[in-house]
Amino acid sequence: MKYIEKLRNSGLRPTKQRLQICEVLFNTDKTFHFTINELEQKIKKQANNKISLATVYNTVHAFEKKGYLKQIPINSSETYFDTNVTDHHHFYDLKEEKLIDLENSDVGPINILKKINGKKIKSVEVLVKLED
Amino acid sequence: MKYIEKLRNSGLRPTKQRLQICEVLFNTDKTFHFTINELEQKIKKQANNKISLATVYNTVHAFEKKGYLKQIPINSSETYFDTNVTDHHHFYDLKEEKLIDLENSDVGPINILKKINGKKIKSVEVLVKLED
DNA sequence: TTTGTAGTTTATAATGATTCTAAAAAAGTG
DNA sequence: CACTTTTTTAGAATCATTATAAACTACAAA
Ligand SMILES: [Mn+2]
Ligand SMILES: [Mn+2]
Ligand SMILES: [Zn+2]
Ligand SMILES: [Zn+2]
Repeated sequence: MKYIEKLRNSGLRPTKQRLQICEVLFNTDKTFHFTINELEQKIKKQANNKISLATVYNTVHAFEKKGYLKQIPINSSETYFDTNVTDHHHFYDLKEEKLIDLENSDVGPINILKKINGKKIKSVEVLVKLED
Repeated sequence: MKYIEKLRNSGLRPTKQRLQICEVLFNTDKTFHFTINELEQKIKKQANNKISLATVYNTVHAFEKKGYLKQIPINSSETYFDTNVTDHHHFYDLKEEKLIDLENSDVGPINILKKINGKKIKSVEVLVKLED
């Protein structure tokens, strides 16, 4: 298994559940944007066994803390996560409730001129809302 | 009262509660970023009577629907609203959990090059996260 | 004014995503 | 194997938000 090392190196034991979630999340080139419930659905399909909801939450939070996932700020009833942990921009399709990555070249450099005393910029992200 | 007309024109009856919330929200030049609970606190201070939590929710949602308030996408346990309903950008101070408006001139024009078939851009907003 | 009606407020209950709990299971160590 | 630590899990708890339904209010027609 290719994720065993990754987990071990992060101080996470490579359990059956975590490896299975790794497969769902990371075994693709494409960025995966998801809610906890969407992830749960995908796990159910991709395997016969089911992982308890608490474990899905635990794992997603553990992966987020280790830097393998990030939360995307969207006003939705559910929290969105992203397998692309780089600083990047999004389309948000309001009807489909789906996120789509934007390349930095699709947006161009953003130069924040205003400064706040004693504060550093941690991230700069653009959210482009789409309607029909 | 200066808000009676505004409410009537929107098809909202100018009730005591709504007028009081208008005073708190709009009786200032400054943009006001708030959560429902922060608004409730401010109402309590600014007047003797208290408005029920359900009415605060109802009113904020009514004002949002009429275009007097907008929701700001932030991953927080509470939803943030903004009296500045124009398309604009924000600092988000992660420690203080406070939003700060950015002028468009502080960010510069953003040109989204990517297009999605059949979708129109509704808004383009930048969120700049600040840390110490 | 009085009366009728639709709109509004309110306390309270319900909902639903997320977090907590604590016991059982699994992993790591030697 | 024996032992410790971590993880999983079902279910309970939490908490922001929404729904409910009864009382109240704005408003205008009679
Ligand atoms: Mn969804
Ligand atoms: Mn706050
Ligand atoms: Zn993304
Ligand atoms: Zn603002």
